[in-house]
Amino acid sequence: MELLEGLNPQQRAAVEFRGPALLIVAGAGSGKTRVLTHRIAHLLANREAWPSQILAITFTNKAANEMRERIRHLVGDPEGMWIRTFHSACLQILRREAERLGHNSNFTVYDTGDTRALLKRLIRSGGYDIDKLKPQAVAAVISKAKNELQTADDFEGNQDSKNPKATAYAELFRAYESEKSRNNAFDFDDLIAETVHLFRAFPEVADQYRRKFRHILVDEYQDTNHAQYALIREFTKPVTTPDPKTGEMVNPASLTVVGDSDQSIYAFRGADIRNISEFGKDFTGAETILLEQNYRSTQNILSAANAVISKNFDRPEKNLWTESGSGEKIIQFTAVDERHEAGFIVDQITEHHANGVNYSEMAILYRTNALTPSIEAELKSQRVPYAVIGGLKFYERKEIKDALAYLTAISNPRNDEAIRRILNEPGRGIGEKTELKIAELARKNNLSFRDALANSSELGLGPKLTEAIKSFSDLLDSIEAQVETAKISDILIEVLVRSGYRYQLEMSRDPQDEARVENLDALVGQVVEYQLRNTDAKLADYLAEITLAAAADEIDDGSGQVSLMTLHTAKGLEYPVVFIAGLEQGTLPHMRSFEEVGGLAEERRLFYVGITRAMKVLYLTLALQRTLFGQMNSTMPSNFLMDIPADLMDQRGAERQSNNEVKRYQPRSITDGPREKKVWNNSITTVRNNEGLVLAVGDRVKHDDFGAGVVVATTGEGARQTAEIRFESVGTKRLMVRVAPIERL
DNA sequence: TAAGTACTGGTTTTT
DNA sequence: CCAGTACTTA
Repeated sequence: MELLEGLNPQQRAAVEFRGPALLIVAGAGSGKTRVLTHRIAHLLANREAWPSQILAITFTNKAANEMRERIRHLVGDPEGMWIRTFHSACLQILRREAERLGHNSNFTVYDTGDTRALLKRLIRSGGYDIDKLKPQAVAAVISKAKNELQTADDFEGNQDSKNPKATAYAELFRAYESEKSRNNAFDFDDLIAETVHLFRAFPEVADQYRRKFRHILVDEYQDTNHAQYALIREFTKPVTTPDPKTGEMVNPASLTVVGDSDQSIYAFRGADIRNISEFGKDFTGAETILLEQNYRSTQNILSAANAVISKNFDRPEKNLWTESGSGEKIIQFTAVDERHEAGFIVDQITEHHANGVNYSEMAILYRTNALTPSIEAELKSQRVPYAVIGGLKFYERKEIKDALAYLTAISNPRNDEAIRRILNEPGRGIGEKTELKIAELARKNNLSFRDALANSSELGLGPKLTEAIKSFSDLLDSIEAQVETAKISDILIEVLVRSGYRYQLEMSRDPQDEARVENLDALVGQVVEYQLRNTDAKLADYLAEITLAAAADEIDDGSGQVSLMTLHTAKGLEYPVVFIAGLEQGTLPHMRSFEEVGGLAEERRLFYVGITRAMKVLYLTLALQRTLFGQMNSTMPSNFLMDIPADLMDQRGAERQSNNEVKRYQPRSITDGPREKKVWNNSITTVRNNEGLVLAVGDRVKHDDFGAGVVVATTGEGARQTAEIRFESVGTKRLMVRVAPIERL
């Protein structure tokens, strides 16, 4: 059978496996997409499943589109098959079932900005000190709780009621939930968590989907969080009731997951590596198949990747190998500063291009978006076509958010947040005071802000103001009336023209506003295009799609541009020529990771992901001085570089003088400028503060670098306690309990 | 209410 | 460095 041709024995086994649960441990570049697509095609070709009985979950829309394309190529268009991200699959389910959760199907999906804005308002109105309770921090706490499937009630129950901060979080969580509900909105985390809650509260709804989806396939399983795990569990549980038509009880769906714990890089988003490591225990009858042959990279690149990742303890042994030759050496370039680094990168790109490498076959990767500007500037000045993927998004610009807020307000009139955003945009003379009066009217009469607007004549405001509010309200009314019939693009154009938003920008003398008008026109263009692709999409569908768009979705392989992106965004992609920039202590590994438990291990995985994106040529660059946030800093080369055997590398660039260690270690005091600025020097490693941790003989601990160990002796007390710990990997070490990067197991 | 100025603090990764 | 904000003034 031709679907099995050209596959190696492990890949073939993964395609042919039939059973309740299968874990495919797929090393980087081992052909997992190939296996997934062939497995699906195999099921379809053998008539074991209809397309509509398959649910395939991918990490990005781009990956979903690619998968669909490849299946189409193998067995024709799989119409009716769900190939989606977790979020978009849940979105579709919730749209259909929204009524059961007190929403209607036009609900809005809040992005992180919306969440933060709402929390900010709640923190203020709740009488909290905004300097002490930061919206971002509160959002992080709430998000974490939701990823653990906690409701506001559960969360409150888990807090110490005497701790004022904890009770503040609980109160804000509750207020946020109720406000969001009134606004007919869900946030990112809700999409998953609410679907799980829905399935648990309404087994008959869950059963519908359990009957429908006979085969569930999940890609990038190592990056699933608890809520996503619970969702998969719900899908694969036995049905609770017989089929209403046939009276049959169908078997649970079969589950296939693909992942690689070495590529788990989303712990900060709640990803739980145990989901993959415990898979065999979680799903009875589960089989595991390892894919270790790599088809992407040269041996040199793989050896470097293996060397780096092998420094992580606690990982299942796995070794990637390839039949392709050793290839070119990895080029390490040490630059004097970031301009020098950027200059080198762009020179090399130009050279490769002259040798026939297409620009779109090259990518520049980095840990943080802050590294973009220097590289971007150099690419611009050398006229190399490039695209920055992710980062400051088009949709985050003010004029775009305003335009989208108009659409949101029209699509979902219950969304107070959107309406308040555009209330005085363009300026209508309706300021903060008036806004508060209207909000108060809404609160008193239990109305939405939108309805309060319509009743605002009761407020006894001046004639000018009353008229301004009425005309705004009428504008929304009249456009809303067309929402069911008109095209999305026409609604957008009408909004921009009739609100006077576009006119205001056209008339402005601020040169920035010219660019804003262009951006709005670009938005209109995008909407027209969207409408062509999705002829019967509603306004709410469009709005949700753009909020759920991933950075990687922006990549256009045929664009002939060099791609710039973070290491996170690069996951799942491959390029013949890859540059990883900023290989310095504090940047990669990032300084924040020094304080987090397991932080270094995750940084190492991130570096591993970066290395394994490269097919033929890999560059690792660093700058001995880097200006970040207006501060020039001396840097140290990343410790990760030392993990790569020297014979794999070709070292180039600025010579390191034997005495410059001294120079680099010196912290510089900055006294010029209006105030003293904090100087951070990358060479100072932050220590962990294990306040309250007391170890006893026999305790098992885990050290960030040494791995698992057991306490064999302790001396001293409190902050001064030291412990002798016998590690499996490095023998016995004596450590200060308070500051060592350890945690008790 | 709007616009202009002075100051503050933050600086990871993202669906 | 930059964005967001608090405060001042027309």
